[in-house]
Amino acid sequence: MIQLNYKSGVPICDQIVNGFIRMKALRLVESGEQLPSVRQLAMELGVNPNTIQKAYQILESSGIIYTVKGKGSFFSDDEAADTAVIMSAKKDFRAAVKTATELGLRENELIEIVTEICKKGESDK
Amino acid sequence: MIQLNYKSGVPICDQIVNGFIRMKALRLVESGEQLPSVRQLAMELGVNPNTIQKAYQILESSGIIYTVKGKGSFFSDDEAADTAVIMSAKKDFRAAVKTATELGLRENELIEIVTEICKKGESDK
Amino acid sequence: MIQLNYKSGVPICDQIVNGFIRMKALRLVESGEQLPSVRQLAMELGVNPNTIQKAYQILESSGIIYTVKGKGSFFSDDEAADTAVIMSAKKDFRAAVKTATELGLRENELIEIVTEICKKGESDK
Amino acid sequence: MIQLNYKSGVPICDQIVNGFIRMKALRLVESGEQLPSVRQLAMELGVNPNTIQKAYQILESSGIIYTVKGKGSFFSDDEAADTAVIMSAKKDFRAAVKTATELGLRENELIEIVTEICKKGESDK
DNA sequence: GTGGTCTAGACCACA
DNA sequence: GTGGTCTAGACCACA
Repeated sequence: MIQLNYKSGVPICDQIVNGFIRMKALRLVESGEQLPSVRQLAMELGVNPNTIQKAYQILESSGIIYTVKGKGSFFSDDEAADTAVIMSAKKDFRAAVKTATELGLRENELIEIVTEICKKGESDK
Repeated sequence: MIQLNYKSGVPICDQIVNGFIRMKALRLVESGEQLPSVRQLAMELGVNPNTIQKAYQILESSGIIYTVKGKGSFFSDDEAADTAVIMSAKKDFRAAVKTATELGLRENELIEIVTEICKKGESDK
Repeated sequence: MIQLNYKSGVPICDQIVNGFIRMKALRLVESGEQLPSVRQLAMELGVNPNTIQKAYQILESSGIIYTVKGKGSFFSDDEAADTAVIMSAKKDFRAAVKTATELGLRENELIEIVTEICKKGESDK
Repeated sequence: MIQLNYKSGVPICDQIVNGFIRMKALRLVESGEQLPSVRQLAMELGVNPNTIQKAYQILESSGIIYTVKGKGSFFSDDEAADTAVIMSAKKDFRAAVKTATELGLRENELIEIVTEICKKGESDK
């Protein structure tokens, strides 16, 4: 489900959080669907359970998932939360584009980088 | 010259590095121009000289400035410096694209944002 | 693992960097193998952790190792790492050639020395 | 006579010392020939007189030049000194070749680098 | 536990 | 004066 990249420099916890956000945004999961348990996912990914725990807490406080004590964690159907995440990502990306253009990168160079990375992401699947 | 933002979470050293890259990219400095001395800039910005030192060494290893022991640091004048600035900007932008895709933004959405902002930049001129 | 020479005049940090590059080049370490932690190596070598930290960051920016926050540093396994080692060696050798020519050694003298030593290395095998 | 390269990272004083050694080794100057005065060379090179002074002292203590108070500095006809410098340069270069081969560089790569840098030095004249 | 950043301050080489 | 290296030690984020 989630591919960790240890060499990317991105904290593992963030990668897990982003992974679930992406699955939801791309409709790879349905609202109400249950997430793996903290312990199970920790084993699958070979990661400390504390790291998964932290990721779930971040997801819950963002409204992306909700947790029922004793039952598990589930993707929420809170569209507002999903939208907020996407809007935030877009805002960050807009800022990055603005910075890049200010530093002298041109439209075609930016688009080239976008397609290059998106193609690469495709082939990784 | 350089404005530090302590609340941003961006390391001071990185802010200084980015500040000089920006100055170079925007042609606010001339090639060969001397940078403030490590100690002087440290005093001006109210940070430890070691932090400035580290920033200058990063800039030097990127080829954006060069240092003469006992004399000071200077903005590079060869084409390599411009290339270094562009490479740095591209690297940052690649990271931004990766983050955006991780959060579920699709290629066409990213390209849309790029063209939107670039067009706007055009019409501002 | 790494022998420091305080009298050589070579900065400690550089000696550490070169030591790991050497270990990688000589295949004394496996790809993916973990390096000692910053603190541990600092204790072993009797130097300040900051010095080790700097060395590790130089190695990382060269692509020879990669670092996972909270986990540790590891030797890179992709081809990029080997390339980085070669590049580093070439850079050092270029500097040596420059110094030699500055001191009046001529091209044919340098080549003679190169072949002499390489032949000797061959016959040692 | 002497070309300074501020970007090379080599201390100016060393570059001057090496420059005179090279001139002598390549027979561009004769034994007994007078060197420019400290003040004159300082002006020509746009360098602090203290730096020239230091370079001359190093050259004198190596036996490459000798100084007559009130008259000036002259290239000595001490062949032993010249030889010693060359031998030292060769020894350093041998060590560099050995290190390079140990790090995985092959004979043809080393020769390529030697010719590349020597050709470049030629065209700089 | 791991690495990352920063301050404070000493001491060195170089110009 | 300039930059370069290093120690000592605090404090942070991450696993």
